[in-house]
Amino acid sequence: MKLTSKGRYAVMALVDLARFDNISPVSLRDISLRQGISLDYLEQIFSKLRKNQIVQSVRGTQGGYVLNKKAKEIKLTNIFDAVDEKVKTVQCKKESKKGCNGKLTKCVTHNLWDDLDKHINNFFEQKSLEDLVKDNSEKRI
Amino acid sequence: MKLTSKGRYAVMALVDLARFDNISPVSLRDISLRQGISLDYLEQIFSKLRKNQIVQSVRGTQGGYVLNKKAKEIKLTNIFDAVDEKVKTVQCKKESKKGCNGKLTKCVTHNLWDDLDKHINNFFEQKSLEDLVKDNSEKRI
DNA sequence: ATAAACCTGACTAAAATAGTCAAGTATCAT
DNA sequence: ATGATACTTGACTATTTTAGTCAGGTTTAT
Repeated sequence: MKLTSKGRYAVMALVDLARFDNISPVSLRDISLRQGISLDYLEQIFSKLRKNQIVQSVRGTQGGYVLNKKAKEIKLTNIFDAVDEKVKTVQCKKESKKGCNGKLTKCVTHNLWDDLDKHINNFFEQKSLEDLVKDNSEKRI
Repeated sequence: MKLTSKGRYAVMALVDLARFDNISPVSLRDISLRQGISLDYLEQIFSKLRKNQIVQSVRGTQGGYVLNKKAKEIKLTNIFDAVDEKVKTVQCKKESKKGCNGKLTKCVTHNLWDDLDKHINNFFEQKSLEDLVKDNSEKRI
């Protein structure tokens, strides 16, 4: 099990954005430089974040992105959902009455993955962007 | 983020084993048939489980595998560790004092992944093989 | 007008995954 | 003893996912 860079970058970029977007829109170029993430890749990520109403874009010179909601209202769940960073556990065909892998019974671990899903998503639902920004600024000297 | 088949299969196979190994060693062939997992793949998985002292092998005719500890004492953590199903979150170079991606400061989300690690591992440490076997037999008719 | 910055889609190298395949070795039942 | 069963090991491979790159736009402040 692993977290991919896409999810990690999305969070890093949004924390960056949350810090600076009250002054003026933040350009991806700036985020790219500060966070060390490829500009082209950031564009892909922000395209998804925008489609999911997490950020708003401001076009033209001096343009960039701003958060679409308050940092407090953006949970990690929302971010991960937006960039398709999902907790995939059970690959069983849920549609089929026969259950997992065409077997007659549910695979013995079916419920386990459901529980795990809940457990992880619970964590993601607790944490907001604001929490992360605070965590980070506290540790600054 | 996802759970791979290897971890899923390992758990499925061990639950199967826990059910039947008090009668006699369980052959991989039987597990393969009951759980619908390729025999060759099971062999890879059990090789790792054996090296990590989770199961014992019994060679020869009527041979197979038995659990090396009581089902209660085998936690999911142990199983996932054995088959290299790890929760990978931070890919930052921990050795370097410079921290994540060669930046001067820790990447803003560094602590987040640490927390997530703990949260998930906490779940895995709670659940034992016995829990899974019980869960499953209760739901049988 | 022109440069900054967003926007889109197609493409690709590298890594991970989910196996397969081949060639053993050990041991029990007869 | 000998054959069948079942464990053991290591190499190989097709597919998928990841983590980007690349090329071409469009919008708008100045």
